[in-house]
Amino acid sequence: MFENIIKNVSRFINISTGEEKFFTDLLTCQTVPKKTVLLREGEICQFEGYIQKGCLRMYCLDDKGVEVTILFAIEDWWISDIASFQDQVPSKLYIETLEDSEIYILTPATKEKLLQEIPKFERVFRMLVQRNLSTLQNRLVSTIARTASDRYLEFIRVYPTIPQRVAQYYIASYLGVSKEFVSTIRKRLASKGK
Amino acid sequence: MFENIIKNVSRFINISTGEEKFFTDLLTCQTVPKKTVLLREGEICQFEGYIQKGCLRMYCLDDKGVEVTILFAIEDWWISDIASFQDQVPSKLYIETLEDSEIYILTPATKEKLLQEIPKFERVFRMLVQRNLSTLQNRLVSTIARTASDRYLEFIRVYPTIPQRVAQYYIASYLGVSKEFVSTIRKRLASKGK
DNA sequence: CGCGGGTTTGATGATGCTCAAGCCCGGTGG
DNA sequence: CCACCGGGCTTGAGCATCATCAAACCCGCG
Repeated sequence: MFENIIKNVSRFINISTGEEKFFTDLLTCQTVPKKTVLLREGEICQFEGYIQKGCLRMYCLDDKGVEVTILFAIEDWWISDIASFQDQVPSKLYIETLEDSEIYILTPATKEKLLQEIPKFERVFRMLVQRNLSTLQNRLVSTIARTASDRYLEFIRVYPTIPQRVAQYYIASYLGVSKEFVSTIRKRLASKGK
Repeated sequence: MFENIIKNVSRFINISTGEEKFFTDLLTCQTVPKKTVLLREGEICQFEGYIQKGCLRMYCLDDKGVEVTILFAIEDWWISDIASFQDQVPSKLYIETLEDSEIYILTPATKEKLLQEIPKFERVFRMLVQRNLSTLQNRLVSTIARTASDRYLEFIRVYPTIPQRVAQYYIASYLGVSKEFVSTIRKRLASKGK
């Protein structure tokens, strides 16, 4: 049941069998149907979730109310609005499932307990945030410096399974282009040899 | 001498006078002239620095070798390539001074000592990374969803002192537009009232 | 006085948006 | 079994934004 998440945190720290149990006992498993909104703007994020199964996305609304997708998250990823979760302040983000999903949840209380009991988990969460930061830095540079077409190719290269799982207009809102333009990009790529 | 940095970390944790001393004893002060490169691509980042005085920027090169500014950092900011610093892997980034600067430096060794001796500093660094992450998220959304003109206005609103301190083409490379276009943006804003 | 880094200006063209229409396809009800 | 419906994808015309290139300009400084 918990092999995946154990393997996930074991990339950063070594944990004993006893610690494993303490950790997994703190988790609550949540089964969430497709198209469920887990967090919306103005709410305070009460979870930090590990995705055992499924697909979610995090997004926000721009000035004109248009959705901008911050990230897609699939199996073996963590998802949360960490700023809202940490400081218990209202979020500016939305998190929703795109498929039926199973998520292991830490709440502020259980995360606190975990860090009290096994302080080396600090390292896990710091690494997760840092990894996030690096990814986001790369994406910013990509967004600034490359054409939409290049970003599309990069996306399907780095996340080859996601285009098969989510609607194309979500990818558009991730790449920062209109859904129509993703369509023309695909057409051009298809004609130009593949 | 160390009032500023003490005040900075005190936003996140309370520290005793003894802890203050332990902390500041670990810092080495570095005086760096303008236009000095502190980190370049391929090197391993050996510092996490608090800026006591001066102005720096972090940037990387895109596919075509064009500079993309990731951030400007002035008094009371921290700067490092945290991914390279943490994992001791080669950096993809550059960090350079734009003015004569004074920086308080933690090395991997002294940071390690600090966290061993006063574990609550874990919190400080986690908060710094998280704050970075939120800022970067906002900027990504801005870059995707707003026009260059809006981003320029946002920039001078959020960082009013920076345009006075750095050349305009650095700001262009931060906003993700050509230096010429920043010029036309300014002209338009100047004519349209304001 | 001339030099050099930084900024401005203008012409031309690519990139990507908006709007409007049509298409494809799976699901649902008659 | 078929007709219809609706969500998602495609297509195309016209337009805004922004890049590129080349030239001129500004100003502090040796």
